[in-house]
Amino acid sequence: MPDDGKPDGRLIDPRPSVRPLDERRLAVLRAIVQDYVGTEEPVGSKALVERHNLGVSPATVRNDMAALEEDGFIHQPHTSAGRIPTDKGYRLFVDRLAEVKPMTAPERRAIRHFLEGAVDLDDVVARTVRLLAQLTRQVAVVQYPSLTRSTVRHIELVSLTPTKLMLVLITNTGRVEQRMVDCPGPVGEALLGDLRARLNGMAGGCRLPEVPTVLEDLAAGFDPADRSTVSTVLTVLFETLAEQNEERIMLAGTANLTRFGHDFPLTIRPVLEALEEQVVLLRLLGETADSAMTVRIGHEIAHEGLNSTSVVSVGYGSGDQSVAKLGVIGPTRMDYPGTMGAVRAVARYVGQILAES
Amino acid sequence: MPDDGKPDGRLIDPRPSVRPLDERRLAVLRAIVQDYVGTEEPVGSKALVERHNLGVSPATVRNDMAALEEDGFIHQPHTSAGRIPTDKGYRLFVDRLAEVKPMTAPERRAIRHFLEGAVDLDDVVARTVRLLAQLTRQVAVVQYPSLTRSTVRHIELVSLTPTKLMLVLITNTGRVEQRMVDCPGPVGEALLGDLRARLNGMAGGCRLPEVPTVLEDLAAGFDPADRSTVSTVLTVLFETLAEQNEERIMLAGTANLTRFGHDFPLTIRPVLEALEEQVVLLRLLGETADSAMTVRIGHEIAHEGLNSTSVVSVGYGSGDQSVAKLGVIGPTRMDYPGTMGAVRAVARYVGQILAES
DNA sequence: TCTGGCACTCCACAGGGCAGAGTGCCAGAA
DNA sequence: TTCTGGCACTCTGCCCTGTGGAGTGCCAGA
Repeated sequence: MPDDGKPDGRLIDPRPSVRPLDERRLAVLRAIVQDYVGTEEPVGSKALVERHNLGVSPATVRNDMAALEEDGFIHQPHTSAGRIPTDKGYRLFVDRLAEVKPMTAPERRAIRHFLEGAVDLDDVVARTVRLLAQLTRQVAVVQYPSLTRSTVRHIELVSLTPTKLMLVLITNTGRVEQRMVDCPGPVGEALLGDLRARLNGMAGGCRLPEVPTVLEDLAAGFDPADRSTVSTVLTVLFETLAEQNEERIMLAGTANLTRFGHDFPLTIRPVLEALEEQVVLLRLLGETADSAMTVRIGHEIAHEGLNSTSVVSVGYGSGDQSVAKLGVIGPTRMDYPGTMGAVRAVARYVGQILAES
Repeated sequence: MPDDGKPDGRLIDPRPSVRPLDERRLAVLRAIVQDYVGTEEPVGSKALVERHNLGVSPATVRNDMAALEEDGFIHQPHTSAGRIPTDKGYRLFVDRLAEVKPMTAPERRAIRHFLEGAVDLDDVVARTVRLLAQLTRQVAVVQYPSLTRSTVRHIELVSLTPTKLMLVLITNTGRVEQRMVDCPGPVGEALLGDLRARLNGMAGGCRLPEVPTVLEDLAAGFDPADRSTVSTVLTVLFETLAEQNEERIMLAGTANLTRFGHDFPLTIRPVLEALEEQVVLLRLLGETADSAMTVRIGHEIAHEGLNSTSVVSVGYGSGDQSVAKLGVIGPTRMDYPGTMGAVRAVARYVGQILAES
């Protein structure tokens, strides 16, 4: 199962950072993050004490702010402006100050209902990505269930012309891959049937990465005359298995990028460019921890164009193991608790749907 | 073959519009469009005579401009600003003043080379859409070859469990569709083989829309006990054919939207939203004429969010007939001749690639 | 029918002044 | 020792104003 977020928001024993970071100072940071995420404007000491009952005066808060700034958690665009959280500030917030916000019961029902309507794998992924984009009002990314962890449900061979076959691979996640096979000579129906039966007999139910090992010696069992055909087919099959590790990804919610910020012409462009690169997205999701929800903030993301964004991602799977990942990309100034809640919930329900089908 | 653009740029016999629209006035309009597309700024009379040798003075041009404005071809953001073409102005430009700009020989080679590297249909489409986005520096859209015009290459039935089949449909364009079939009772291998053979015998080579007609009476030829299974399979097959008319579309180059204009936060959002709706894109391409290149400008586009864009689209196909469409979406202020040239060229080459494979 | 000249309009931009929000620091209270 | 209220200061954002320039429309003359 995906993860369980952070245990608790309030904290008693802050790991020493630079200075002891007492509780109130952390409360101030939390308040700053919350306000800034809400208003998109630098937040000052006075506004802060008005909106949160911190029990102290603005002056005190100012002292805390100065300390937080010195430690690099917040930052001042210019003298006499309010404060803005830095990447490091968000990091602390996510790690120690925020609780994952669970979805409400009606929300859960809606999610489940929406996903249940899907008719096939494509539809599941398409619905998931749209749903996630809508829930978080950000850009959503969903990876197709990976072949690596799937198992063979069926392998089919179809002769198109005497020397041309089509190889179709069906996995337990409902994914179908097809490839043409040019055989060295004509292939009879008998051989085809025999080969089909043996392929399925030996590889059926196997995890895809194990298939080459399992079928290694298959050709040896055939009449010498047929061996070149058999090994041609095997070669193509193995290629398919290998190639398809480059996986597909689906994207939605790019229109939400327009809510990015005021200055966004410059911000949005590299993000859009990054989003068009499957490779970048795959790497992004690939860096997600297998078991837990991963949050990467601003410059923690390797890709340069995404330095002003954060990524919340998590694995999902049909059983107890994750077969693929999904996530959300938004401005560093995002509602982390809410986003994490939505991501976690969606991942769980997709997992369930996949397990049922 | 797609189309051949407009016969000639210069024109002799302008269809009467409101007033006779003499040649010089049209030259002025052409110049305005060209300059505005280049600079993105309203163009004035003085700059116009400096950059194009129109052979007359600014004052004269001003008179022509006044006339063009009265006829609705150009428009003035405010007094004492230069002129901007209106949708109607672009329309006239495209219809009568512009020639499609052919690609240069190296460009053609590059296109062909790039597309030839594709390994399967998905890859062809993916490469095409990226190429088109890059060539035009705009948003590119490519529709997958439609099932409607394709023919059946093979139909495969695979038994997964005693009562569960998988139906796989392979078309001549290389597309593969699969569906699960829940049968009313167990299905023997003999029946399966018989059914498979008859399906392929009767429907093989047929255009997809004709398949239901061709197979209408198939069930009657079977043992009464098997008829319900056969008709279940047929139902699913027909559903697949019908459903798959909702076609897939691929998109690229959204980052180019950032070059839209200065004010674009407001402009870009509805466009991004529209681009995420498959339905909208399908309708957009659907309105493309079958035989010729279609250009729709600004408010000529039904979808409201796209009222400040233009769409250049054309059909492409593996033979003499178009099986799908592709196009480009950009600001009304786009380089029409260049865009049209690129669209036409890419469509031709994809057609060729598809025909060869 | 075209041209040169002229008066006029309006935007874009820079500069100055002002209000407001926010800060840092300090001395005094708890 | 820690918090608080007060105070002087800084800086942005906004409004207002004035100016330069680009562009126009119109008219009289070639």
